[in-house]
Amino acid sequence: MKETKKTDPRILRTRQLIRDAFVQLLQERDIEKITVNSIAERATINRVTFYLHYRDIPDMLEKMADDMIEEIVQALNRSPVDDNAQDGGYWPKMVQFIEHIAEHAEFYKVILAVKRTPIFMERLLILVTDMMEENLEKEGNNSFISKAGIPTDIAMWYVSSALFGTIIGWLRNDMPYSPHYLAKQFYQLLPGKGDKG
Amino acid sequence: MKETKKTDPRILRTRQLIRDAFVQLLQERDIEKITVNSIAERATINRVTFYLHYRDIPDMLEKMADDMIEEIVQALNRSPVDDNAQDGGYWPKMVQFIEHIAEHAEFYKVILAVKRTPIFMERLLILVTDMMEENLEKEGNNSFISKAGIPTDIAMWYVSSALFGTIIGWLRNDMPYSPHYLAKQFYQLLPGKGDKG
DNA sequence: GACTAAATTTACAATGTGTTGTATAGTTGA
DNA sequence: TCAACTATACAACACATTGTAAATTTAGTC
Repeated sequence: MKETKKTDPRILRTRQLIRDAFVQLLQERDIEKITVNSIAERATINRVTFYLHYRDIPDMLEKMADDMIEEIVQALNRSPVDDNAQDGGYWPKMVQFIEHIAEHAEFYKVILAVKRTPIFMERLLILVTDMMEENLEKEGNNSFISKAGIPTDIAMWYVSSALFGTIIGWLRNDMPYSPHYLAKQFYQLLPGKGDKG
Repeated sequence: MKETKKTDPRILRTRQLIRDAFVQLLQERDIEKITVNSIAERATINRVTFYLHYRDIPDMLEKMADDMIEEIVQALNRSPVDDNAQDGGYWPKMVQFIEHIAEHAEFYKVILAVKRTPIFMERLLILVTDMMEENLEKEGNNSFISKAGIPTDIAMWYVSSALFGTIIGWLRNDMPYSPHYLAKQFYQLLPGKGDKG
């Protein structure tokens, strides 16, 4: 996945055309109705060209999901802010994450909110779970979850899906709050954060 | 949807066969790979018989989702327990809901956890949101969310997806906790429930 | 400017889809 | 009881999509 080296611009161009075409089509119809034919047509490439890049549509979705995760990881590693400074009731990595989503809102809205596309949902939930797990470990035995004796697995199912679902709801409603504000509200809703504020 | 009257038993039989076949197939392969052919074969009915009940596979999913919601609503209305008695940190309707899912675990596990089937996810999230909304309204201005000044929409995205995701995680791990216990833990994790216990 | 990789064009076999026409079993009412 | 109607089941066909295989043109790299 190290595409830092010079890739043939024709390949990048074609992949971008396919990706844009896919996002467009997914806004218009359900994913089962998206054919290789329609993608090629919309992307103004030959249908055979599609097969030069992807085995079939499921393969395309998988590779696009790989790219998506890769891009998020890069965005989170860019300008590594102090992740311990939980100023004002939220943490910087969270804001960065939500900001990245906001920057690619059209893409994320259609794959997560308008049409729940399983592969993307799956991959993103794993990433979000890792994020929340990392945060919980940092709190250690001082966390509310620890003190309340709630099984860690239950707590993880809870907080990661809460974050994921909050972002989806926010996207579905065309992001009526700033990433910063959303992160702050989310932080306050977290278990045990009630009295601390 | 009032199927209380006598429906031709052959229809019920055929629908049940189709439903079972679908669940089986979804355990084995991705939904895009499930054809009308394969369903008919597995259900030991003629392929055309399928079309007498459903227009195509998307239509089948939609109708199955309708049935699912209908069945949950019926289960929740059966033996109307006192919904105000929030004894021990959870509410009865929640337990009933989780118990219903446990009773049909094979079905729910495959459509929600093993394969995230959008139509079912969508419909169930709406139902779960209604449940949580009803509960929040009951708390009124005394709720933590009210007092903390968190926008209601954000709070709803948060709590409903938290419940939904918790149940999915629980199903995915083959229900390692009792419905009653899970409901209790979930209740404790809710915003502002930290100090009350 | 020559070499090479990418994209296009055309063609074709295979599969899944959904329709049409028809047969059989079950239900209803005179 | 019988005839008409309805519901269920079956066989065969037309159609679109898929996946792949050539040969050719286009564009980027060195």
